[in-house]
Amino acid sequence: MSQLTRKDCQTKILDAAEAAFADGGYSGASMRDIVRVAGVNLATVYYHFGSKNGLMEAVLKRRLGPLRLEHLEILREFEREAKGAPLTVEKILEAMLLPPLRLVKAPLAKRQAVTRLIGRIVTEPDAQTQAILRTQRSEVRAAFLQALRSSLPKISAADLQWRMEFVWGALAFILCNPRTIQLQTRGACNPVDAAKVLSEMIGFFAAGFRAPAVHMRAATA
Amino acid sequence: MSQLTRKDCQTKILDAAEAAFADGGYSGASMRDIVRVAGVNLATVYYHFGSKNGLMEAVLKRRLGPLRLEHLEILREFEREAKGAPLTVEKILEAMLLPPLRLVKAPLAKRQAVTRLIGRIVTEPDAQTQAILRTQRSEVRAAFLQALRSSLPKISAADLQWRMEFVWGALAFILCNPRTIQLQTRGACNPVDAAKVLSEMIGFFAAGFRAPAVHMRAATA
DNA sequence: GTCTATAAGGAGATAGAC
DNA sequence: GTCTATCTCCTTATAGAC
Repeated sequence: MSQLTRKDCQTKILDAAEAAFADGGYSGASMRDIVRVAGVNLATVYYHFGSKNGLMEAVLKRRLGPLRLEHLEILREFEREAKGAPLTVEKILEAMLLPPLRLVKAPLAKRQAVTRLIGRIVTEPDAQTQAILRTQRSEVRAAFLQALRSSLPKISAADLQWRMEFVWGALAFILCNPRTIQLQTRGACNPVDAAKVLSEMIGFFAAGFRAPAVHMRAATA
Repeated sequence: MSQLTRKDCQTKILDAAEAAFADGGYSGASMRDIVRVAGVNLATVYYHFGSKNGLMEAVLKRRLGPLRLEHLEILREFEREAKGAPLTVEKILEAMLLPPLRLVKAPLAKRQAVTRLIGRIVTEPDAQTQAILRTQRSEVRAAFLQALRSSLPKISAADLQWRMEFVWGALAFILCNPRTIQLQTRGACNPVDAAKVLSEMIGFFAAGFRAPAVHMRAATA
């Protein structure tokens, strides 16, 4: 490994770890599998990341950090274009969906790992993983909630939050096991076709968001 | 354990295994943790279930079997009530959501395990787990797809399948980490309130299903 | 059918040479 | 910074007494 720079070495480890965590979850991935794929020595990982937990944290932050920035950036950009007018639900949905769906276009080898990792970690009940996820995502959630409130002032904040959860949930599900969805629908749905997923989701969920709220009480939360 | 019947003993093991698999996934659960919670000897599990894989299979089938029957039964019942007329999308959604949401009402201790297990296994990419899931669920998917086609003849089968995936995905997400959702929404959304989840989801997704399809081509799949 | 004891190997992590 | 070797513990699974 002496011909690799420090950063290259870390990248190789993170790539291998990402794939391993996506495949087997935290417990299912072993450090020895990871170093074999990365082509580095076991002790190197501990030198760079301290522990398996530290490695998991680095893997998550490498993806969630940029994703968070992209989400905030695309929302700001759409709001600039709208010149002070509230965004349409379609635009808000596009801003929610585009950054994660862009990951689907990553080079073939890494594509599945990235998207499946995201789909998988939302279901990991491990306290530390959930804490990372919460801190990395809460700002994004708040920004989108605010955009939705401006766009749909008649719907209560609680209802909007429910509906936003449904969108994140459906998205995670689609990203997580694309192959299973393809098999179960006998090829009718191909989650790797990002443009198709985008248009299907926007059409479907925009109508949902516009549905009258279940009860119109003003929300406090 | 000699004072327990064979079935009671298996039930205790399955309950403990269900909770362990829900918490840590397949790899994260250890046989030793499971027998400690179940209060049985390690060898007993191997006697009854053969292997860790066999135990996982038994855990899944104990829940997915009845769930499958309930889904098919409630759909048939609604169709009987409709006397040959196509079901409304609201009724179809109710039939999709009620059986899983009924699990939320299970005794407190088991509640979280059951629902989180279901949320979790859909993201386990392990081939065997996915195979069990597919065979257990394909019949249910087909039945609901047919009901949707009758109800919404103008929407292509491919679009209906996409939309059905969105519903299953959102449901799995809600069931999987209720606590995280409660924290992230600062208490605005409480996934344990099954009646609330039901009305929110029906209102939201019924409008989505009725949205005009992205393109109206006749579907072959 | 249920137990004890143990096999056989994999796990995370580290010490210390270079 | 990178390697080898190893420590210690835990894993699934089974053999065999009772």
